[in-house]
Amino acid sequence: MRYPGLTLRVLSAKDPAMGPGKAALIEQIDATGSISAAARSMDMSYRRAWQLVEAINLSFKQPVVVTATGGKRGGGASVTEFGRALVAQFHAMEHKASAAIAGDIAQFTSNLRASRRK
Amino acid sequence: MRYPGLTLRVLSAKDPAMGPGKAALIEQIDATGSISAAARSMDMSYRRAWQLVEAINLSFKQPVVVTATGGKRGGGASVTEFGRALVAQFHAMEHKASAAIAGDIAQFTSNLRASRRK
DNA sequence: TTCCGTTATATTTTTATAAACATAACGATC
DNA sequence: GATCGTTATGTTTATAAAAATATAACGGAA
Repeated sequence: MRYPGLTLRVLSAKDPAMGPGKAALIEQIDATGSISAAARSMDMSYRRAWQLVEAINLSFKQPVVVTATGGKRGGGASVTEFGRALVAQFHAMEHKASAAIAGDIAQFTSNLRASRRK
Repeated sequence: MRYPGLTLRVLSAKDPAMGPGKAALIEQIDATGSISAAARSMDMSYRRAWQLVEAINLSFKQPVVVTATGGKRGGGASVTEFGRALVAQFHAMEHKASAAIAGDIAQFTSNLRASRRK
């Protein structure tokens, strides 16, 4: 949900269990089948991606990403059905919240100064 | 908008023009009549509060907080009508977004693990 | 003209976060 | 049992953010 110079963020906390970045990472893991491939595709270090996955799994009662080490392809990671539902719900919340305040956002944005010098 | 372990954040960006912290600061300035008193009441350094005020004023086309130096009481700060309307609209957006996703939040929260070890 | 509490700003120090680097373990396949 | 790409983890370095410290400027009022 991007507006000029603004992003709608639905959930936040000191260490949010879910957010745009984590949702995107989960989606990339689902698409690629591994944490490392997902990290590469997002220009993120493997270590950081792995730490995010660990934090995600610790946040929820059920696992979101399951991993395997070794084997023919070296191992891999996959997203659980619970994880897919979680990401879907997150996006649904983004859309609902965005729609609910679309009018306000438009007016708010009109009050923002155009120039944002570095 | 606080939920167990979560906060609803309506606007976000690399350096958001408005958010829960800035809104609270503006409200404290309005209540106390000075940046320094607001900072004290929020257990924040004056410097940080002043920097936030500067950032806020630079973000919008119209001033949100106006200041005066010197004088009997050393000076002070006040919130413009535009600033008050801005804060009110921010809270309105929080409420609208929160209401729109209340059901999702409840379900989402139920999936969170209770323990969040330090 | 001295005083006061405030605004305004520079400089340094500390702390927290992220990145970078390095390496071990895993296990199916050949 | 050697190989390979991955998961898993420790350690160090660099960067950024925050805090701490210090000080100048302001201008009514006494």
